[in-house]
Amino acid sequence: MTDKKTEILLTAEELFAEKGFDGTSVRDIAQHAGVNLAMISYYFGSKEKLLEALLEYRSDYTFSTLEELNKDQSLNPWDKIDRLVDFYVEKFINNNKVYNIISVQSSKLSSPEIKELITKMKLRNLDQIRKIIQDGQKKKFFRKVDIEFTMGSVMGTISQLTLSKNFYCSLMNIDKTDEEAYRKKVILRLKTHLKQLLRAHLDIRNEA
Amino acid sequence: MTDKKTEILLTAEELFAEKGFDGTSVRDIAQHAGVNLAMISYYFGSKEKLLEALLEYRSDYTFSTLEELNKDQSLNPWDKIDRLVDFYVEKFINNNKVYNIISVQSSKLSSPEIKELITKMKLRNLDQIRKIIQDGQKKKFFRKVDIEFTMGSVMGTISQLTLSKNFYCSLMNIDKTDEEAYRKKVILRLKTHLKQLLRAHLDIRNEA
DNA sequence: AAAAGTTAATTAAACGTTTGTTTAAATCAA
DNA sequence: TTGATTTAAACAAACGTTTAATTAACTTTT
Repeated sequence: MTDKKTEILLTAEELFAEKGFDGTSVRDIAQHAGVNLAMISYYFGSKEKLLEALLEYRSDYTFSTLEELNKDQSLNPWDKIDRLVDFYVEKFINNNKVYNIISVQSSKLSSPEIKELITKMKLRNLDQIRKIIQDGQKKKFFRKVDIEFTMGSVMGTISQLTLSKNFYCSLMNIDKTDEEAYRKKVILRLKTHLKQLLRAHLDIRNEA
Repeated sequence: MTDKKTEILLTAEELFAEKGFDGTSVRDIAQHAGVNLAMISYYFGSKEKLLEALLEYRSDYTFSTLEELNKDQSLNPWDKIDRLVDFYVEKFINNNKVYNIISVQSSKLSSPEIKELITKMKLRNLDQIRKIIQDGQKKKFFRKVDIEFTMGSVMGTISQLTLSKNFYCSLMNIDKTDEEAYRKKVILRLKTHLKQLLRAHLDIRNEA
């Protein structure tokens, strides 16, 4: 892909995640990416097509990571859960802000095509996660749980944290402008919490 | 409050929750509320002030509900957790769509005043929840957990469900347009999942 | 009680910006 | 010379907000 095209994509990702799809203008994107306004239409056709391209650009990596994790025979189910948490927390908080767009802003988008695209991506990824948990159940590590909603809890917890940055900064006495301090503190605490949560939730010894 | 003023507030709540703050125009609101466009500026001053008024209009009820739940001596800690789940699930899914705005869209808003207002509301509510959990810990029902992030998981799970309606409809084979079927199915399943999740997570017998 | 006066509510129209997108000319590379 | 980039300018449409005129609801005065 062209350098400029990629530059536009990454800038758009940044701005969409920060200010929302509607809250970001194509002029904003063009200016921050250092390209002419018309280049966006030239490359992508429209603002919505730009978002669509962004989603596709990011979707492949997640799926292949989950697929590999699923296939890995050297890890036991608990290890896989830990890896899963690490992966999603880091992706959400550090980079790939597109997750924010996918999990949060999709319902606000008008285009049915994009909604469909996101739904398909999610279903594809959930399939991999479902296999991981079902494998743990078969091996008698995990108890019977609502797999889909359990993943909803994981994703929900993380996006909650990324979305309510203001709130959690007040809570943890972190300077709102110190992005780095926030990340370090939140990532650690979030991983710890989620692993503790899932350990209790999934453990077969807690079977009702 | 005037009938029309309330009508505008409720319409705005509906539309903000559905299409986002930026995605909703004042003309939209005026039309759906059946009032003249200028009435919004006349009553509230601006679109942002309208949102501010909406938040204040909704914030009191939640707090007093939590406060009462906290004080209630007839319920044991587990009962209170169940009530908490019921309360939040129903509020999120059924009415009070403003929760969606608060928990999800606050980071996208430009106005620092509104961000501050939301943070204060959240802190105030969390205080009540913290007391409930700490009480359960003191009475040796609950183990030591990350209280703030545990609440993040509860809120996150619920908002995940309300936001990714498209996705979960595909998942549960529900007609996307059948709002009532979605609510019924989701509310029940969500309550069950969250209670199961919290029961394992909080139980002192699962202390590491 | 009727009329006059006063404030509040409501309206249609217009304001100046900003929006996403397109155009047609200019520049670049091969 | 040809085809792909890049540009500044312009487009119509939608945006939040304001204006000035009109109607409705009350108060006060006669």
